Amino acid sequence: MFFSVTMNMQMANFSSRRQAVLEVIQKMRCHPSADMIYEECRKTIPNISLATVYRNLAYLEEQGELGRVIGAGEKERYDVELDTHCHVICDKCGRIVDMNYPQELKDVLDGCRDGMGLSRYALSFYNTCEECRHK
Amino acid sequence: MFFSVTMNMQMANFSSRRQAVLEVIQKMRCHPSADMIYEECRKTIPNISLATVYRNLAYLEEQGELGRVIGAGEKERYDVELDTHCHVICDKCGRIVDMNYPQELKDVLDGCRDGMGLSRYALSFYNTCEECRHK
DNA sequence: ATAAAAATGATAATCATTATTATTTTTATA
DNA sequence: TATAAAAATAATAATGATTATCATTTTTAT
Repeated sequence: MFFSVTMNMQMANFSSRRQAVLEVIQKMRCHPSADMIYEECRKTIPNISLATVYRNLAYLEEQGELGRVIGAGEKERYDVELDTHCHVICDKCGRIVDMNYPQELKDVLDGCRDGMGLSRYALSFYNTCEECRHK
Repeated sequence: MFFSVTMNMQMANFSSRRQAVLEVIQKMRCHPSADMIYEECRKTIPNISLATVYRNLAYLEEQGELGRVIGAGEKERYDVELDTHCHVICDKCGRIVDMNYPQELKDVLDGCRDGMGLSRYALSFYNTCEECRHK
């Protein structure tokens, strides 16, 4: 509740470009890369620049509004609320699937984070996805 | 014991370049990047090519002999035995510090991995390191 | 010994990301 | 409301890590 108010106050100060970048990430369920975000933004803001997308991604990450999905290979992939879920990543094609933390795992992870005074964590499991296995 | 025999059998078949790359990673305690590995290899093999380093890093990763430290920012950083420890990464400068899994955490993680038939996992905690905080 | 396969060195190409710069937009203040 | 300073933007050039290419050398299998 408090968090949501904070978000809205801050978002009110966002420029239209910055808000567009953030909204795209929030709406897309595929952990988009910068160029995917760029293409999505262009649907509503046709002349937005790719540099603007990168600049705002950096800014939003700095502000803690978004994070990167780590270890997916090639390009950087962006996501919101990284603390609430982890990922299963295909070690062949880089496909990313969300996975909810089993409660026991989340409790232990949160305990380690807080016990050592660390700010956050990111966990990825790996396997070879069904599609890549049949090739 | 069994593992060590397997390793040695395989290593006997490695070319001198490939072996050099692997040994450098095993000996360095700093999670080296490709160019650090390249510079280290040049001390014993002065005319080794950077392309050879990259080629062998890719090969060794494919063979499961080494892995990458994920989410450290800029360059790829390499490491061996990723399953046995996790990392604390500075979110400002990318410094990587090894961290042993608390036994309870390792048990839960292994349980999730095996229970879901996944091959491995990688966990990173983040904070701002002492040096970056005092700036 | 020798032909096929694999590895290498040198270097060019790629391509995601960052830097630059001139211009436009926003903000703060008189 | 003007207006000067600050911030954001579009366009594009530059950067730099990684990958691809290719001619040559080394290894492997027969």
